[in-house]
Amino acid sequence: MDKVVTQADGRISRAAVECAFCGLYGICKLAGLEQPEEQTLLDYMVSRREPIPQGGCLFNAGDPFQELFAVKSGSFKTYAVLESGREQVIGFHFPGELIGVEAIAAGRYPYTVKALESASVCRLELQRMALSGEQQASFQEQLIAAMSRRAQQEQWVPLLMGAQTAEQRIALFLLSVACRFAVRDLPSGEFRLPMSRSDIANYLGLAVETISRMLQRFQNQRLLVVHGRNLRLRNLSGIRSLAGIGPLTTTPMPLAGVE
Amino acid sequence: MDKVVTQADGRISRAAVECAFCGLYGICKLAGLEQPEEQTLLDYMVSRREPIPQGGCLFNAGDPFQELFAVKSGSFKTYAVLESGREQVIGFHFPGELIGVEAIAAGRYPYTVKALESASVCRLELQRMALSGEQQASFQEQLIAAMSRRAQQEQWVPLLMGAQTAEQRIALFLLSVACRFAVRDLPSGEFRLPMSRSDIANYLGLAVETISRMLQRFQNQRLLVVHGRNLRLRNLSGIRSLAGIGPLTTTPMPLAGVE
DNA sequence: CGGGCTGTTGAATACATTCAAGCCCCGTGG
DNA sequence: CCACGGGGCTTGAATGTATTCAACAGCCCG
Repeated sequence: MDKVVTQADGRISRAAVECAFCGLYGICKLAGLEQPEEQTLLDYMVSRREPIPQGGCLFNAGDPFQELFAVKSGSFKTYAVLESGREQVIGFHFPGELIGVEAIAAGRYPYTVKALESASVCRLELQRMALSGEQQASFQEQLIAAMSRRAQQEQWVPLLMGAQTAEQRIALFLLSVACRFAVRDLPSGEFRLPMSRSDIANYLGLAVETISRMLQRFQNQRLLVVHGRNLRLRNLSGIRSLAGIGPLTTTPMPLAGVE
Repeated sequence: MDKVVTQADGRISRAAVECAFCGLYGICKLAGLEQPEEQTLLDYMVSRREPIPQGGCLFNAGDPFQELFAVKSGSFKTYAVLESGREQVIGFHFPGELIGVEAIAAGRYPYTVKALESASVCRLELQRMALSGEQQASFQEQLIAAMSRRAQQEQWVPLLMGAQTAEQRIALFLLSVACRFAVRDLPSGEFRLPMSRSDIANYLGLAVETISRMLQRFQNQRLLVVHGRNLRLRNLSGIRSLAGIGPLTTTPMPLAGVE
């Protein structure tokens, strides 16, 4: 079941989501499959963009909203540069996940999005929605569903915030990542954390050193195996216990079946 | 400009949002105003529910999704009961804000919502959307916009999580509340925190005592005035500086004009 | 009046951060 | 080819901060 591509040197390849598990799938399907001969809709609304190199920006804070993105492969971080000059990581984005929904109403992207590794995205130009005529309704319905799923996913965040110890917080973070991979049918037992320790620290409000120490501790407790940014979760229910959410399920997202 | 209703004993009355600043307004307007003589749509889709007493539940975790809510007056907290038995506060909901969007796609509410004070809500039965025929498109458009605004608002949360000290975190929390009030045209310089200290502590991942101590410290620094749950912000840019986001704007939500 | 709940305050402990040093990997340039 | 240097990551010891434990004040409600 695990689709991990472990290479000779033990490194894990960049993940890419299957279209069937992408946040935009319902929309792609509408545009492409429902009208087999008429590919125009797909071409208008959903298109692939040229790959983005590591460190490349999808857009910057303040840019006018033009399109919604879904990560096809690779990963991103979103961050804001605060007036104080501090850079605050807002979140990470993995294959299949939507980027930019916050900008639909506001008309501007409120943060900057940077590729953590070479990555590719599908994009959806909402402006062209009007062109789709009668399909508009089902199109919008799909978008609403996608945004709702995204909101559901975001529930990990307050859970993370509620953690009282660094141990809890990091355990929860790992679980949230694994869960997000699992939902998209990506390998969730063994994967690569594409972001630096300092990105994680910034995101979680901890010191970089604490991340190192805790991962080390987890490894000593046989809960997981760390090789740089590569991670293998060995004892999921153990990690869950540390995270303070008890061995299984009843959590925001279906943690059941992660392994 | 401040609509604070300060009563004889110094207590601040329960806030209620004007319809024009409600998250469901676009939808209400569509349903009620665009077809002046036909109120049926409004009746079908948007309706007021009987007031909910303090401590009353809007719905429980696991309940099947039936409707979307918007807070009309009062306030709510959402929380999950983890397998470990611990109760984790997920968030708070103030007048004008939407409740339940996470459940649209999943079909079940993933958390429990409890009234922090006697409160009232407007509800929207999404199932009846199909009845609206040609208005469906603009209806969905409004819903998409509402969900986008909500996503934008949620950006406070990662900011809160990124805070490294209790001082920062609490300052950010106060700002986020003030900002959410301001957006709905509710008094944001002087208001009542409807939740207990322990709810705040749980939400922020801090100890109850820390909340007390910090509020006290802020008061000593003349940044604000605390009277139990009533709060008056005296030096907004001071609080912002403590929060680590610099004196003004460029933050997730238009902090400009909070005062 | 007593009990429970919420909130505050004080002292000891535990925890995460900070500061400092060193390692590893990798790309650069001698 | 190897030396150098930088970034990312780890590890150790000292500091500082938040938690914990405990006690108490205020308030609502029975």
